[in-house]
Formats: sequence, structure tokens, C-alpha cells
Amino acid sequence: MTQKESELRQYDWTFQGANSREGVHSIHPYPAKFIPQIPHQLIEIYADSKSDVVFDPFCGSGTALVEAMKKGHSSIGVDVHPLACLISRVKTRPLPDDFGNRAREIITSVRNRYPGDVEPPDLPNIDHWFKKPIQQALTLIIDELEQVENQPTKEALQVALSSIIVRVSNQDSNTRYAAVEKDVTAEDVLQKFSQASSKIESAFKKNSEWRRNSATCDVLNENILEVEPSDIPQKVDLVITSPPYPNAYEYWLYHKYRMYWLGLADPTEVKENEIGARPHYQGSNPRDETDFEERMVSLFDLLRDITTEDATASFVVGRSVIQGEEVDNGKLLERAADAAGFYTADSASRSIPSNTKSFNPGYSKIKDEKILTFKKL
DNA sequence: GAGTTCTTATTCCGTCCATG
DNA sequence: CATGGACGGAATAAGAACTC
Repeated sequence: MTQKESELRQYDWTFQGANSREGVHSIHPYPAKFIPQIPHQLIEIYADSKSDVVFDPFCGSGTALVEAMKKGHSSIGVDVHPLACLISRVKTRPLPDDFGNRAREIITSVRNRYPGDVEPPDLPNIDHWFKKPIQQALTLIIDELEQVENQPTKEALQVALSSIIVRVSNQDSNTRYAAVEKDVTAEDVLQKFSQASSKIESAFKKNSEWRRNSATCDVLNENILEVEPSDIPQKVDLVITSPPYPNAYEYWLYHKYRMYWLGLADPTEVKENEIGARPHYQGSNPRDETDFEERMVSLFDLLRDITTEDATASFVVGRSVIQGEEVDNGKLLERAADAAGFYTADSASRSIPSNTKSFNPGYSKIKDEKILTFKKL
């Protein structure tokens, strides 16, 4: 890499003061979301034409996919997490016209039916995580959701419901898995569901025009390490992603009851395939950072096959801690890229503004991230 | 309506403790 | 006694609710 030509370092990546929770990005909580400005800026830098295809192998709730579409690029996202894919699908297609009315009908109907005669589902430890009235309200909403025939409408309503599940449960917060007393009623469930639906409606009203462009978006619910090149429908020009970190957030855990309620894949199966899930780094035979590196090598092997010759692959990574030892994920990624025939074309570091709520440096040990761009040799 | 308090959401790990 | 589910500490800031 020629130091003087670093393009990435010409930009301020902190995006201090930028409102990152605007529009469709805010319809569902998801830990460690991209700030939309990051993929936006990367596309600005690396896309040569509108026909360039953007790929995110760890798409999560779809921030990079949305930003690609806003700029008129088609995109492809992959994630093992079925909830991530659900949210990504909903964000990247138009909101069905009947969404708002459907939401209101469901709320009215549940209010009339409550407490109803439907038994709550037999979820593991359900009484520990949900008060009885909450279970009842959620059961009725799910029952109503099952009557919705139009799949895009149903999925958008599922996102609305999913977005409130942690708030009405006893789970402390999205990323703190402990039961606390919260004082939520069945009526609160309906109110929050109503608010969540309205939020989705207004988010989509603000963002109507970019959905009319010809950009497409494919979301694959797959383990990226098992994806074959032929599974990816188009050649990729830009890879933009933030990979999971070893021993870090556990998406399967924080979203466990969302998945149970919505009848998505078994969370414990998702755990097995989730790169970076903490149980893999503990116990008698723990993984270490070399395992993560190997997985990243197989990711780069895939990327080599599905990208165009002059494609760029940009990663945003921070550091993590495994059993008290600090791990530089950027270094691991560079080694993995190198092993798979990529070189580091550019890099920059990004300090996390101390006034952000999403990354609270006072308590999070991550104080900065790296932005790395790789190209094929 | 500006200024103040209250409430709620957030957190990219280490460790405890239940259960088999 | 290993496994994996559950828990904790508490600063910070955005948004809501209240006050004058």
C-alpha cells in the first residue's frame, strides 16, 4: 500500500452529530449496527457506476443493503440469523399498502379477544422471561399474524412485533440477558405494537423514492461458510461488511425469544453456526483467534470467486477480548486476506465518538475501529 | 416554550450457579 | 463436574415528562 495515496484517510469517519437512526434504519433494534454513513461513504468512494453490485456477507439487519439501494445499486446480503434476514427483507422492499390497516385491525381484534382462549406456546423457560398477561397478549398477536396471507405484509408486521419483544419481556435490554422487574401490562404490549407499526409506516413514507429505482436486493439466510459461489446470483463489485468478532455479541442469545415467538429457526442451532458466539470461546475445548482467522480465510476464498477482477472488499472491525487477552481483529483479517490472495489496498482507523449511545466507550472496551479495504492480487 | 428532572435504553465480557 | 443459561456493574445520553 502506498501511504501517500490512502483515500480512506482523507475522510472523517466519526460522523459526529450525524443522525444514524433515521428512516428505515430505526425500525428494529439490532446490536452493533453499522452507522449508515459508513457504507454510504464506502460506496461513494469505490463504486464506479450504478451497475456495481454490493455484497454484505454478514448483512445483519441490512444497513449496507439499504444504503446500496438508496444509491441505486443492487445488493446481496447473507446472514445465518433468520431474524436478521427477515429485517433485511422488510427494509429493502416497499411497504405493502395494507400494512397500516392490517396493524390496526390486529390491535382492535386482540383487544376484543383478550385474554382469549389460546394457550401460549411451550417456549423454554417462558415464565421466567414473560409475565402471564404478556404471554397472553403476544399469543393473540401471533395468532392474528398467522391469518395474514400477503407475505410482505406479514413479514413487516412480524418485524413490528419483534421490535417490541425484548421491551415487553423481563429481559433487561437487547444486549443484557438478565431478567429484571419491568411493570409491563398486556395493554402496553398493544400500545407498543401500535407505536412500532406507526414508526414503520412513517419511516417508509420518508424513504419512498429510492425504492422505485431498478436496484434489486437478494437476502440469503445461509451460513456464509457454506455458501457456494453459484449461490450468489451476480458478480460482486463491492464488498461492504462488518464481520462478527470472536467472543463478542451473541445475536442468537439476545434475539432468542424473538425467534421463538416468531417461529423462526431454533436459536440453539443458530448458535452453533454463529461465528464469534461466546460459548465457542469458553469451556474445556475453547476456540481461539486462529479459528476466527481460518473462518475468515474461507470467507475470502468465497469472495475471490464471486467478485469481479478489480472489486474492493471493505471491512469495518474493532478489537475483542478473549479470556482477558486483547485480540486485534484487523490484523487477523489482514492475515486471512493475504492467505486467500488478497492484499490490503487501503486502511483507516475510526475513533468512536464518545457521545454515541450505541457504543459507550466508558463501558465498551472498544474505543476505535479499523476500516480495511482489500483487493485481489 | 425554555429549562429541568425522570425514564429508558445501551453496553462486542467475566463469572456464577442450575441441572444433567 | 462439565455445560450452558443467567446475571451483574453503572456511566452515559436520548427522549419523555414535568415545571415555571
